[in-house]
Amino acid sequence: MTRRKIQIKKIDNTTRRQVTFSKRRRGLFKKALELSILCDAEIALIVFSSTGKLFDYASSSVPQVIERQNLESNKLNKLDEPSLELQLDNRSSILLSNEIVEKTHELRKMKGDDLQLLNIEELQKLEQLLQVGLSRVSNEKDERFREEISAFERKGGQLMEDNQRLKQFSRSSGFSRPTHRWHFSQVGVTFP
Amino acid sequence: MTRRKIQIKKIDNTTRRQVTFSKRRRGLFKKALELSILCDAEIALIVFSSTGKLFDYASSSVPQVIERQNLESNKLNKLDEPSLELQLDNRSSILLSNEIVEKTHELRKMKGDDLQLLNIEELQKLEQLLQVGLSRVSNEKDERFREEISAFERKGGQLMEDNQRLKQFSRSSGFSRPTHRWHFSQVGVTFP
DNA sequence: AACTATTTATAAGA
DNA sequence: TTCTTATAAATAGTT
Repeated sequence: MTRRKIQIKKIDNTTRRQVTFSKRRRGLFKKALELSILCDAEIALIVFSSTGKLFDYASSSVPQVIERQNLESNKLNKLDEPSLELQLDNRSSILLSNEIVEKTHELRKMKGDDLQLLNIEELQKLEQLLQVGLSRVSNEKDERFREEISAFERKGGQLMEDNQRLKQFSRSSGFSRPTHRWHFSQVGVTFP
Repeated sequence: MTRRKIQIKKIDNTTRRQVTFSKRRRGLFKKALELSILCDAEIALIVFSSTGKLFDYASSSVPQVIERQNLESNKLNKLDEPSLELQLDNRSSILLSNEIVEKTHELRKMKGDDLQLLNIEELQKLEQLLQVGLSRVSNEKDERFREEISAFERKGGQLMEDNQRLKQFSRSSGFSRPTHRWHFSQVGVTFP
């Protein structure tokens, strides 16, 4: 949309993603406001950032628009009618616990549990996800460590305590090894 | 906003208002979709036209986003004391949603996001967790693949179709490479 | 936060 | 409604 056209897919870089989120969120809310005024529409807009922060806008009030939307949906579901309140409570608990179950399962898979439930294609997907995650974490760790090293070197290395501490740290973190192959020697991977 | 700049106020002419509504509604929904994808945000958008027609969009599901928004609001309004029952419901919902927030964050870390929030020791822990998970997944995948191979060999390999299929699969899965080092060539890891 | 080169969105017209 | 197009607005990359 500007300097360069971008593909619509998740922005990997966290900083860039947050900046874009700020800019586009403002744009989206402005457009919602304009539409509601120009066309006399009733609008509710709820946005959660990837870090969980909530932003919302409604031309009247969020609950009011939601209630109207509920009524509209219920017209289609001409089924039962337990007390509306209970219905909402139940639904919310069910939604929440479903989400927890889902996320728990995803976490277990990433930690290598419950793999028997996956087929071979899903295993490959999961493997790639873990490879990407691992490389990001390793890169971040290495970067942090380099920062510590250079901060140390700027100090001149005059303190033996620091010196020893850093040496120990260097050993335990695996930094300064030539490649990432090292990671696997730690966890006892052997190829069949 | 084009041929001529317009003032943001209700469009009086009905036809013009409806045309503008159609155009801008599409634009708004497109922007919402783009934001949710680019920035991994959870979004719900509900629009009623002035004629009462409903349009909505949600990155997950409308009730799910609304529920999350409700919880967020409830957290802030620590005020009034509605019926004990509702209070309990809210409390349990808050517990549930806290669990979701926690698990969401853990998942994001494992995928290599939000790493700036971690210190170096936490990064090392996370790296080890990922190494273990990855080795388990890789082993499981390899084991499954060996099973497919031997099933194939028992059949005698008389079908060319199967043969070709397995060869392709072998290439795409990375099986038969000598070590796990290979994984990293895929994700572009370079050691500093 | 501000800038700006481009891409998008869109008002009016057909 | 749909398309075209001149122009306004939004925004990605940069500083």
